[in-house]
Amino acid sequence: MAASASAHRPPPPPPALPLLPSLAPQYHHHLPLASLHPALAVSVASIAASSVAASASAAGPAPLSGLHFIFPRASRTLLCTPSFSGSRPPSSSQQQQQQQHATSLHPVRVQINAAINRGLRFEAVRWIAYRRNYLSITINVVFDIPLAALPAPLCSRRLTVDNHTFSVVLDPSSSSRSSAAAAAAAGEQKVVRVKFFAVTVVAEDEVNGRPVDLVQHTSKRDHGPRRKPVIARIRPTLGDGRLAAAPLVPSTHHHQPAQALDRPASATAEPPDYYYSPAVATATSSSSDDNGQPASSFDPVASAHYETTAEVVCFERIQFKRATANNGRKNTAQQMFRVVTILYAAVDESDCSDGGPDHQATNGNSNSNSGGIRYLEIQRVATGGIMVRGRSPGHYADRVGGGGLIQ
DNA sequence: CTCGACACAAAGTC
DNA sequence: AGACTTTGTGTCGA
Repeated sequence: MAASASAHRPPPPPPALPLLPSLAPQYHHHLPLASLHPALAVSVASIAASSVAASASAAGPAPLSGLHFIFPRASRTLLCTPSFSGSRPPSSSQQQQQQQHATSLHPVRVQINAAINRGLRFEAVRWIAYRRNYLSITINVVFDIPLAALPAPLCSRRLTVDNHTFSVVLDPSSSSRSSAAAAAAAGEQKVVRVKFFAVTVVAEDEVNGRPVDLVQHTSKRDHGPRRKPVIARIRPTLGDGRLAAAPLVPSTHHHQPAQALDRPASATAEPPDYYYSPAVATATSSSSDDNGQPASSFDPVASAHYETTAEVVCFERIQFKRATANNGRKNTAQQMFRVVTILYAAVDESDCSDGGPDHQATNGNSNSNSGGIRYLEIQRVATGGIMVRGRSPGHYADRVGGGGLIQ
């Protein structure tokens, strides 16, 4: 216990590591949520009401296209220690106070907002992608901090995630989410401090969950390298305390297993004791240069360490590596893929040496725990099924609707 | 039938 | 206006 009580000093920014610019996710700094793509500004509740197009919502006009991620699944309980007022990270004396208060860990509600803003069309009853066309996936993450973890009296000063020290519960003995939360509440589990958060995108077969490769192109497309999407560092925003009010009901035209709709155990508490704060972007980027010189090598893990930390990450030029099976065939089962966005908490490898084999990043980056960092999955959200066509739109034009692509 | 590669063209950007 | 870039997609061979 109290492993997270150690003084939390944000690590100094490591030296910049050049990335292949077009493979690096794009980061959006200092963007209020209202200025984002409408798809991002739609709450989970309204998304669940209509995943096809968020109709009249407070977020503004419905996007012309855009597939939202509406099936959240929590993997681990995220906790935070009480924060101390101020807009800066805690001083050493404050860290001592935090140590004293470290026994009071509070569950944090997590919401991943993600949408595919390009590369899909909705045809008849399902989303359709073309293997060779680009997808653009935009992500941000919102945390709700319990009031009990906030400074008292609550001042009007804007708080950010930097005001808090986050920890994650290690659960080496069981993969059960609910039991993990219960054990954490009982103080029986090891709690590890989070160094930073990161997201990635993966894809899988909708039915059996088997991984489906995604690739990310550079602007040179066929003439540049193709890589798996990286694990991209992200800085969550503070939410408005209303996450629990969003009923995560399945949309009417999806047949999702109820298990995929599991909610974080910490989100079952009564909602009113969560802090309200406008989710205003306060990214602490050290660079906004997305067009640097190409690097001679590419290390997705290192990129998670060295990339700037922004509150909105956009994965551009993503493609499915293969198409779904049996597209358009009669009397055969139509295979469907889904895209999954995963939020990781990055922790010191040494802190979780007994953490078990499941504490690996699962986007296929085999060295996800190298460099002393291990990525623990906190939560993931998935789209509904997507049919991925492998041939040109013209090939399908006279079968099930017209070809072409809505953007 | 899928997939990678090459090629062409439309649309966007400078 | 023209050159260049980006992206969609037609086609072909493995």
